[in-house]
Amino acid sequence: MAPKKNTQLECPISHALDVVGDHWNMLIIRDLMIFGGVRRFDALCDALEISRNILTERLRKLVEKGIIDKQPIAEGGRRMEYRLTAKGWELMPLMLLLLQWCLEWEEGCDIHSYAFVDREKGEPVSAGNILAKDGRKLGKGDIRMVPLTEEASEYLERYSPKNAEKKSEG
Amino acid sequence: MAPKKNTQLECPISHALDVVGDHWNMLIIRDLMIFGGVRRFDALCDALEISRNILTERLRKLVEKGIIDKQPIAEGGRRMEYRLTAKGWELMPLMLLLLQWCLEWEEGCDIHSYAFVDREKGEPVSAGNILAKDGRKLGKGDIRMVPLTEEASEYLERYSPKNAEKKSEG
DNA sequence: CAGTATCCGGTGCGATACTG
DNA sequence: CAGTATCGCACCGGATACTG
Repeated sequence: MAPKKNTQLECPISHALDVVGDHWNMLIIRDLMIFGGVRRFDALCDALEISRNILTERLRKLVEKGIIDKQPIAEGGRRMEYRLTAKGWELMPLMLLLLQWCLEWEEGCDIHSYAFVDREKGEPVSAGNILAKDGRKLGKGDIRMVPLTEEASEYLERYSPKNAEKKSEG
Repeated sequence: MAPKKNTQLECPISHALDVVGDHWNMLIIRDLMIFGGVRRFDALCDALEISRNILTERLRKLVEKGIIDKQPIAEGGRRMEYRLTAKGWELMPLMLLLLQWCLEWEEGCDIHSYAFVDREKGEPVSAGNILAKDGRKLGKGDIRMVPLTEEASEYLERYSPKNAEKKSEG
């Protein structure tokens, strides 16, 4: 059975996971993005070694979500191709981030099959930078999370370990 | 059946998806990260509405991968808690990115249950910035992908639409 | 509280065959 | 080439009961 997908707390991250939290979705987007070329049904089928029915379903949903577009290659032709939309392209920092994180932290994952470079200088780019409004680069410690709704506050309150510890210590 | 998980092309992104490409993993990490508090088994169970056996398995794998740590709360106690490791914390930019992407692009997802702000000034932070070596902020057009291995070049070659189009036009 | 054990239903996925 | 249709099974995930 599919996971429930709605947590107690309704939050954007859990929504984003409808796309990102799926292996095949991400691989399709990867090939549409980083190899910029794998845009045909059979090519994707071949490259990803994914079953045709599964690919069909994934593509349909991605189109539905506005992440990719499906169009005939030639005007009025029946040969189709898939391309990322603007919304889809906005996932590029995410891909870079995954790449970077994996290379940095996953042992035995020093797979340098490709890289992203600054077009102008040919030097590698860096993703995952968190910036303040004024452009300052921020570290983990410079960031604070704030609950904005009643619901979120309650969530924090209810599951905070402080409460549990107080109770057990009291 | 689980997806095959190894594509024709061995690449770090597909490795990262072992963690990121799973709904439950990400929600667990989310609660460990953004609410900083949901660190107990039963609390996670409750907050995420996840089955106990599923949670057990996910936690075990995340520990195995070095993303979270499991320790007794008190020295020698039997009450356990889970915390992100340094490697796990490095996924914070990813979470911010998901949040930001969803708010910006997913219609009907204007759920502002919480936010991340610059601790110093209280202003919202921005994720997804791609920087050049010298600190210049780069746009999509400023970035180029380069294949580094024979395998990647072949992949590009084989599935490039140019080839297909040449053939069909020739 | 922190799991483990068991059971069972639904479905994701791969494989294959077929269509225009 | 770009799918659709079908089939079968492994396995995921939810529910529940049990343990120390």
